[in-house]
Amino acid sequence: MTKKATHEQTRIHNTQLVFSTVYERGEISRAEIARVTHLTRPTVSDVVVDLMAQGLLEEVGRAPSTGGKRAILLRVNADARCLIGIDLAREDFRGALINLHGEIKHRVSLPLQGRDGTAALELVYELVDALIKAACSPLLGIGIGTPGLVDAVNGVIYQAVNLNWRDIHLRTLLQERYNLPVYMANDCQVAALGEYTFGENSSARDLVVIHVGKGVGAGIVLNGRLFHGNPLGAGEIGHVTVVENGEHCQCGNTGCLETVTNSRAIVRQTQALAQRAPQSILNQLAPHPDAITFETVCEAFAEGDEAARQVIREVGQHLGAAAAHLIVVLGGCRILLAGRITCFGQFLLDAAQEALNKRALAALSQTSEIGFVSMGADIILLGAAALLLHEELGLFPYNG
Amino acid sequence: MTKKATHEQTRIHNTQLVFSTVYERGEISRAEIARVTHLTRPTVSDVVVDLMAQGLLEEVGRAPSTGGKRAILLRVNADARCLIGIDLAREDFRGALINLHGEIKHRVSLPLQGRDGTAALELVYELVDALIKAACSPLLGIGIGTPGLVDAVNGVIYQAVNLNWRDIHLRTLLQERYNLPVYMANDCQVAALGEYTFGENSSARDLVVIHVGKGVGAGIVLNGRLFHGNPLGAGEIGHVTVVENGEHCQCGNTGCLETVTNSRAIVRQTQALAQRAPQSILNQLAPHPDAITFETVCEAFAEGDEAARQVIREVGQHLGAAAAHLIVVLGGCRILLAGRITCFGQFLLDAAQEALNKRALAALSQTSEIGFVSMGADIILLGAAALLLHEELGLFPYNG
DNA sequence: AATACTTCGTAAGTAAATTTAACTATCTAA
DNA sequence: TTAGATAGTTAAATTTACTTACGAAGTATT
Repeated sequence: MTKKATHEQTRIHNTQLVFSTVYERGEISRAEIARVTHLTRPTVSDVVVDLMAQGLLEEVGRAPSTGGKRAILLRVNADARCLIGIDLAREDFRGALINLHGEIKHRVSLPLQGRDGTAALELVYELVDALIKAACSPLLGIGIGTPGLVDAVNGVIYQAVNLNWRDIHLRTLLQERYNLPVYMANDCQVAALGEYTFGENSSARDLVVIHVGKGVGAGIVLNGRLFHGNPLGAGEIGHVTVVENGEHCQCGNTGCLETVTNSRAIVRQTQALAQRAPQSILNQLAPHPDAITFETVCEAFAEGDEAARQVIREVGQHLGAAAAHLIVVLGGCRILLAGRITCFGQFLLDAAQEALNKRALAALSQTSEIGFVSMGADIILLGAAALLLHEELGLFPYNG
Repeated sequence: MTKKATHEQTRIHNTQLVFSTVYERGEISRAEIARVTHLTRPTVSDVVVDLMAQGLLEEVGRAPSTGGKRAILLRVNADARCLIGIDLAREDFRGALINLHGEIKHRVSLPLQGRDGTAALELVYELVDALIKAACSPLLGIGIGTPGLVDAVNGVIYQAVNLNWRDIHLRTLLQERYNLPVYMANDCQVAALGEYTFGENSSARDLVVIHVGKGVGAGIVLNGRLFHGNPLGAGEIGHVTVVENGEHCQCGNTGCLETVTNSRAIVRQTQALAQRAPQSILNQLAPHPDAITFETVCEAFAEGDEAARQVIREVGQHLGAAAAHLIVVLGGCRILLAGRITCFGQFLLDAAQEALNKRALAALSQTSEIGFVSMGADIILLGAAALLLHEELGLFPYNG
C-alpha cells in the first residue's frame, strides 16, 4: 500500500536523520550535521530545537576551533528515555530497562517453571509490571523478542510451540494494558537487529545472524532494516530439510536443519559418539554417555577431544551449507553465528566457511564472511530494545 | 546512505503515486484518485496538470454520474513514450520498442553467431542504433536484461561467462553514447519484474520467478521492488550445491542446482534414461539417444512416456527443494517457474509442490504456491521495459 | 418545472517546512 | 589590531500540500 507524502513526513524523516546522525557520531555540532546530512544549517538548528525540547539531545560542550567560532557539541541524552526489552526465548522470561545507548539499567527475571498458555502470558504481565515500576525516566515503549512464528507487522504471535501459544495478539493485549507502543519480532530477528545496532560496527548495512539454541533460525537485516517476510517467516532456516529421511522434527517434517544443529542435537550426537569411542575424554568428564550435557561437549572440545571435534565439524558443515543457501538467495553478506556454539570458536567457523565456499557461487562466498556475533547472552534483550529504537525513533545507523 | 527529505521529493513521490494509480486503474477520475491515494482533490488536480503537460496522462471521456457532476476520466497515454527493452540472454540479441502499457511496437533481433567480448558489445550498439532509428515517440530510456552477475546499482556486468564479459560498465558506455537513462539487471530478475508488472495480476507484492533455461536462477520482487542484493547476487540459486559430489558446473563447483535442472541437464538425463529403456517412445522419436533434443523430451512427455516423466519428476523435486530454501529465507510467497519447462505443465508443478511441502515449514509452504509465469518468451524484453518504468517513472503498481 | 442535494473540478488563501541570504558572535592567524 | 573563517541564528522567499469555498453539472424529490 503506497502512501502519499506530506510535509509532516518530511519533517519526521529529517528529524530521524538528525537524531540518527548524532546517535552514530556520539558528539557532533549542528554545522557538522548539516555537512553530513546535506540539510541546510537553519533546518538542522530548527530540528535540533525540537529534539532538545523532547530531551533527546543535549548540548555537551564546545569543540576546539577549526579556524573560526568554536562549535557547540550535541549528543544523545542516553537517559532521557527508558526502553523495555523483553526476551521470551529462554527457560526464564527476562526483561530489562535499557537506556538509549543500549546500557542495561535494571534487570528482572522470572522463572517459567513449565508454565505455558495463559499462565505464561500472565508472567509477561508480571515482568512488564515490575519493569515499569522501576523505570526512572519516560518510557519509550516495549520491545519483545519471542520464539516462534511472529507477525511483526500486526503484533501477533502466530505460533510458539514451546509456550503453547497460537494467535496471541500480544501487541493489542499489551498496548491496552500499558498504553505504550509495542513492537515484537522473532528471537533470531531481534538478535540480528541487536547485533546490527549495538554490535561492533562493521559498516555493513546487510547482516544475517544465525542463532543456534534449542531452535535454529536466522535474523536478516537488509539495507539497515529488519526483514521479516510478508507477513512473516523470513529466516526460518531451521525448518528446511537437509537430511533425507532424517529425524523427526517438532515441526512435523523430517531431517530439518534444526534436528542436526540445535543444542540438543549436538549433545545427542556427542552421546552417541562417546559410546562408540571409549577412549574419548567425554567418558571421563561424564559418568555415563547419557549424562553428557552441552557443557560437557564444550569442555571436551576445549581439551581437543576428537569425538567432540567430529560432531562440531559436522555441525559447522551443516551451518555452512545453510549459509550457502542464504547467500544465493540474498546475495553475499556477513553471516554471524550466535548462541552457545560460540564456544567452539575458529574451528567451527572454519568448518562452516569451508562448506560455504564449496557449496555456493565463488563470487558470492568470497564476499561472505562467517563469524560470531560480538554480543553475549543479552543479545535478544538488547535487540528488542533496538527494535523499539528503530521503530519509534527511526534510529537507523548508516555507516558509509 | 540515508538521505534528507525535501519538498521536491515529496512532489516527485506524489506525482509517481498519481501516475501509478492511473496506470493500475486504467481509467479513473481525479476525485477517485484523491479517494484512493488520500491526497486532497486540489493536490491531485495540480499533479495531473503536470502529468498532462508531460503528455503522460490524457483525458478520455466522462464517467456516468454517481449522483452529481460527471467525472472526467483520465488514462495513461500509452504511446507518449517509447521504452527500449533489451534481452541479451539468448543466442540472438533481441530488442524492442515498447510503449508504456508494455505493448511491443517494433522488434529487432541480431544473431550473435558465436561473437563475444567486444564484438558482442558492438552488437548491442547495433541493436540500440536500430531501435532508436525506429522510435516514433520520445524515448524514456533503455532497460536491459543480461545473463550473468549484474551490479544493477552501478550498471556493471560483473561477469557473464558465455559472453566472455567481465566488469563491463555497460551503463556508462550506453549513457555516454546515447545520452539516455540506462537500467539493467540479471535476466532472471528482469523476468520477475516483468511478470510482476505485466503478468496476470495476483495482487501479491512479493513474487519469486525461477527461470530455467541454459542457466537456472531466481528473480525476487519484495514489496513491489526488485531485490538485487548488496550489491548483487540475489537469486543466484542455480549455483548452490544440491548433489554431493555431483557433476562439474561451469561456475567451478560441483553438483549445483543448475547441473541437474537446466535444459541441457534435462536432455542429458533423458538421453541416459532412453538408452536403458529401449521400449521408450524416446527411441522412436529420435534415431539415436544422442539425437534427443529438448523438443524430443517435450514430445515424449506429452505422449506420456514414463522415462521422460521420470526425468521431469526429478527436476520438479529439485526445483521444489530450491523453493523450500527460498521460502525459509524469504518467508512464504508465490513462486512461479519460467522458461521452456512450462511445457511440462501440472505434472512438473505437482512434483515441485510436493517436494516443497515435505521440505519446508508447513506454515510457510502452505502459503506458498508454485505455478508458471503467465508470460511467454518476451518476458525478459518486457521485464527490461518494466525495470525502466519502475526506475524512471516510479511505476509501482500497488494492489490491495 | 422548481428545488434541494451530490459530486466534480478549480480557485484563493493558509500552513508547514525547506532554502536562500544576511547577520552576529567567536575564534585564528598574520 | 585586523582580516578571514566558522558556527549558529534570523528573516524573507519558495515550494507544496491543505483548507475552505465556489461554480458547474448532474440526480432525486416535491
